[in-house]
Amino acid sequence: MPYSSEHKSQSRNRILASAVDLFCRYGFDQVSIGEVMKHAKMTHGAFYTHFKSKSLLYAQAIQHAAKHSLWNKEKPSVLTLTALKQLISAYLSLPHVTQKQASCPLAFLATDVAHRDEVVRNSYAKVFQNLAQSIAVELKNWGVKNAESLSQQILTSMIGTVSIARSLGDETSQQLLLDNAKNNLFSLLSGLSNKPVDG
Amino acid sequence: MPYSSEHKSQSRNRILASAVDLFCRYGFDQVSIGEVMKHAKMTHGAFYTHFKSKSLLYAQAIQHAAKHSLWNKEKPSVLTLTALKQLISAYLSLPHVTQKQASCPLAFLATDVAHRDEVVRNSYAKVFQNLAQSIAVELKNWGVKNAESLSQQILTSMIGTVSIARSLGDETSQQLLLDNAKNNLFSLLSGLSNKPVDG
DNA sequence: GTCTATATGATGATAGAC
DNA sequence: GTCTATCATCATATAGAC
Repeated sequence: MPYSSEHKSQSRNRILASAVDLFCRYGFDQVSIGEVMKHAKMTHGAFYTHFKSKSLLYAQAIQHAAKHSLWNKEKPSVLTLTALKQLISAYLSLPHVTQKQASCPLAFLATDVAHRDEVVRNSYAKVFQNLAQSIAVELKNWGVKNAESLSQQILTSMIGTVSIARSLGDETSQQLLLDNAKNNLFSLLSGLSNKPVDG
Repeated sequence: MPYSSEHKSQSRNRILASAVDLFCRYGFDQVSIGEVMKHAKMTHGAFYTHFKSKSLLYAQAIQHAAKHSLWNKEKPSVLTLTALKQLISAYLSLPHVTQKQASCPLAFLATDVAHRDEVVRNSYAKVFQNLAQSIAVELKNWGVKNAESLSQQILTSMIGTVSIARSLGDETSQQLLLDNAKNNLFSLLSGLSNKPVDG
């Protein structure tokens, strides 16, 4: 066999990483399959041995991005308040918004996904719900009562803020929006150590 | 003159309304100029006497949507807490998310705008900042100290929630997300009547 | 101002050589 | 499995008749 299945798997991962990067940066419609493949050091025609369509690539790319996200890679086994605050700070930062670091597909593709087929939307929803559930589990460990609700609130605030910040353009407005959201989240979280929530 | 300038203005408004509707529903890239014109009861070729390019139509459409938004049309001259809560309820509702009522471009085009040229991004930013400022003015009238900050928090929460809800697909998840955000905003606002903010 | 017709280019996807 | 070459389609934008 001239090509090992490991080789195929590596090519596939290169395509997925390329797709995540380009889709987040320029949007799904504005990135062609040819560009994705070029960025992955392959040619246009080779694409279709790995994915049946561009839309299915999108669905897989969202999963790939989630798997390799900061949350899944740097989260300690038990999440402390300090660690969560660090994650929030990194997320609500100018380098994240301006793509100097890995992009979160939940924020960068939020409204884009709404226009795609059900497979893509389900992929997005799965990532969102898994993450919300992961955070809720940690919050429960801290004794938070309405953990699912609070987890959703934290996530929507983070994702919404980054989404909007990207569309504002100038970095001064972006920084103001990010700092404001960070302060609000931090004071929300500080309340947890002082008093029981949902009490 | 066979066509009055009023007629031209009406045609232009039909095109803008059509563009807002279709862009919010399907996304900028997935809507062609031909479709926009067809929806406005005109032909493709007539487009270019009204707008120089599709991108400039986008920038104008965002302004048009803001001008005809629920906020600009139904906001009473002096905003009461009750009226604000009603606006939030309408915004964070399933009919809004599923496009049974007029769509807010800030939420529906949030990540889409980030990939466009500076003219489009400036148009979006202008609408966001104007709205944030309008709300801040009302909050100041209520005696809120950190009015700008709170206004931004309310807006990002609303826009972020609707953006994400649209990508989740199933209406049960959407309703949960919307209700949760509404409750959080309402308790945030309830705090205003009991105690001074930023004190 | 609006129409029909068209120039020009890019895209998603396929066919077949290696 | 990856390549080159190609098909079929659809996009933006323009030209010219009415």
